[in-house]
Amino acid sequence: MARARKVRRDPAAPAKAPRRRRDAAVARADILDAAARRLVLSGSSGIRLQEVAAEAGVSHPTVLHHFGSRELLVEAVIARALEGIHQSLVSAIQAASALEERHLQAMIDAVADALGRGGHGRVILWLALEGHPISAGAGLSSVVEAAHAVRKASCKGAAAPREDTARVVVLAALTLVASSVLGPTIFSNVGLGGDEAAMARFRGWLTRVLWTHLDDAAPAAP
Amino acid sequence: MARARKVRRDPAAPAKAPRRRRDAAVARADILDAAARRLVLSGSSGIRLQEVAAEAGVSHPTVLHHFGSRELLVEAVIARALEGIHQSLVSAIQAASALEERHLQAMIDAVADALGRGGHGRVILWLALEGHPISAGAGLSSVVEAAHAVRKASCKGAAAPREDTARVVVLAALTLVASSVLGPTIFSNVGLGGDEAAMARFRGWLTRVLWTHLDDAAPAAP
DNA sequence: ATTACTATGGACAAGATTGTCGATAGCATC
DNA sequence: GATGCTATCGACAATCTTGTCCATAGTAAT
Repeated sequence: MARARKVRRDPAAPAKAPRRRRDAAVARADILDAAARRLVLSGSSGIRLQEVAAEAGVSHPTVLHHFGSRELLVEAVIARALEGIHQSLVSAIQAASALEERHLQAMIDAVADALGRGGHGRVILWLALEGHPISAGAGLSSVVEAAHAVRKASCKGAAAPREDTARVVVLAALTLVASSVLGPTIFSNVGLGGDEAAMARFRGWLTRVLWTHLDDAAPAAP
Repeated sequence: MARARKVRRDPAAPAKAPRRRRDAAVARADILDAAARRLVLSGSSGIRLQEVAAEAGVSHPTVLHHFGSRELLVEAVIARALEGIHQSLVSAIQAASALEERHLQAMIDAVADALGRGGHGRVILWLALEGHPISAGAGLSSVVEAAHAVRKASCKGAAAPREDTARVVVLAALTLVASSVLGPTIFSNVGLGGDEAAMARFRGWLTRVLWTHLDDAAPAAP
């Protein structure tokens, strides 16, 4: 009975790569990096252990060893991605402190870049579509507070209600997130050209529209 | 050899439901309906033959019989969904012919409703994220043309370049599509309330912003 | 009734995917 | 060098998913 399995190395084996042993933390980070790329590309439901493992340079049981299950890996990579998105957006926004048009322009460009680079916009939409709660959006509330405080202290529609500022922020957020995913398609579709320059011009135009509104904002009808 | 398999009915079988035979066109439609629901919910990559078959009330070989392969089923359901989205948006837009603010308001509300009902906004974003070409957006070009023609004929920024009108349309499109998916999340996040009434108020605000811009549109700096 | 056509589903096959188990290999410490 | 810890991986198992094959069951025409 059964001691048949002999795991001795086959001498004709094709030159096994020597087993590389990382520190556990490093291995986890490498695996999370690979999983994050899959998250951007295919969403959380598109994460496959085999692919993640291959991209991280390990075997798939190693991934399970470090994360316990696919589900826990997905949770971990989503949590890290949301944290990264939050950091990225905060630093992109807080670079513009004063309320001048060029600062608004810089902020919008920085946010658009943050959403584009690293596929943060894609991740936000993947997660929203897949039904995951998106806690990173909580940062928007602080953005609204900061923007409204500066607005009241300045002469730019100081009488406008907080709701108006919130809506300006929401409009910018929705536009930039959507633009990061279907910007090129839509832009080239209406004859604006789908390249980065066209999107930059659109952001400049958006900045002027929002800036003008911040000026005008007389508390109009409901 | 091998004629062993005898498919004779087991007399103890649990009350087989009588086999129901649809017309081929009806069966295809039923299956496409089920697949379309899966498309809205999980995207094209989330379509499973078993689930679609069960939801359509057939077995999965029947689905393959009518569509040949999963890939062809996915192509068919995407094509039908894009066609439906196109029709839905066209009828929502062409209801507003003249250029008055209440017409713009009605148009924006109708488009938002079309994107929300039936999950058209979700489908657009699923397909964009999954990398499928979205031909339905081609309708935007005609929207731009129509809007710009009306604009030139009226007194609303008649001197504005076509680019400006195109950007207004793009801004509305991006905002409404994004709003259909992550509207509730974002709105409640900034304290505007995530219910339908809040989103309706936002659309009213958006209408005024766009309308004001259409007035102001002096051809400003780049 | 008989025949022809085809929509339908049960059983099976092949591959993909997640998860388990045990052996091995790298590294630190003694 | 010997020992202990554990990161790593090969092999296997269980389940899911797609696709094939074929017998069966409706339906219409003869």
